[in-house]
Amino acid sequence: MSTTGRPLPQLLGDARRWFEEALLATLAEAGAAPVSPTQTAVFAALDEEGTTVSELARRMGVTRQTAHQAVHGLIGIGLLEQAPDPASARRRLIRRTPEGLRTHHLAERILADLEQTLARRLGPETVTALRAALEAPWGEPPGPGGKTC
Amino acid sequence: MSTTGRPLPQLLGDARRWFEEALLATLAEAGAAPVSPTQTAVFAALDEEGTTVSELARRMGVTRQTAHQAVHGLIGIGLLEQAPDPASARRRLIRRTPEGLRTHHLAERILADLEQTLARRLGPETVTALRAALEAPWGEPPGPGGKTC
DNA sequence: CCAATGTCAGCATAACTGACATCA
DNA sequence: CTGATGTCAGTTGTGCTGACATTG
Repeated sequence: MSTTGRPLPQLLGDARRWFEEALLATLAEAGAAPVSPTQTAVFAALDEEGTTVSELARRMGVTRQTAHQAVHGLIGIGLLEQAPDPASARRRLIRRTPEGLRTHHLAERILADLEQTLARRLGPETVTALRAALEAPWGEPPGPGGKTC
Repeated sequence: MSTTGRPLPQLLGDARRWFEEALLATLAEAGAAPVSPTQTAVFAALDEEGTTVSELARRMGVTRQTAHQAVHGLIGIGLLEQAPDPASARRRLIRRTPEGLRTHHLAERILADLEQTLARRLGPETVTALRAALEAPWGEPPGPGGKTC
């Protein structure tokens, strides 16, 4: 009973694309500025108080330069803004503009809708189980050490 | 009871990265030539009889040119080979070389191991539920039509 | 002639590394 | 001075569109 049906990474990628596609399409149809997947990740990494680019990069798991570029693009289309940090002159806090906040909330609503749509199609318990499995602590990916042998 | 904990696309992406990271690390440690995620997708789209590049592209959901490029790279490192199609001179069948076949089987084994590792960590039923949820027919991603309303 | 296939070339995007200025 | 931050530049990889030859 090998556990292999289709490779799990592929299934996970397809599922992610299902969400991304619907999110971007709905977002575009709502008149929001087109956002790249990376910029979506930026929004997911933001918080209410404002964050530095370096901190965003750490949360996103990319380099500062990459985060900087994505943030700069979002500033260019008016969804984010920079504000000086009162506590330190060398830091600049990244915050959402009012429009950025609206877009963010819209995106969250769309995602919640998608999840409910999925629940209708597959059954609520299936989606709940999916969430549970994905949110569980998977631990470190087994490196070259833990082997098949 | 909004269904939102963390955005599902992000969770799915993290899960996929967990697998990809471990797969590539183990593969690299086993001495296999470094393969890109796209090339992994090529292997997943292959079959035993041999396939044309165009057919691979359709299965992967990318353009012929992209598939061609990925295949060409794999040919260059000796994992794939081209063979003329006896049925049609303009088609060229893409097949795995013996080494490609070994690498493919190795990758499958690693993925199966990863899934079992996950089953040990999260419980078999969790992984089974994950698979079931991902393999279920999700249907079309709701486009701009199916809305919040 | 038309359609499908394989291929080559150029372009856009996104991530990275490298380098540098600023400030605690 | 050292370290962290923000920024600018260049480079690489990946996927795309465009174009063309070949073949059924």
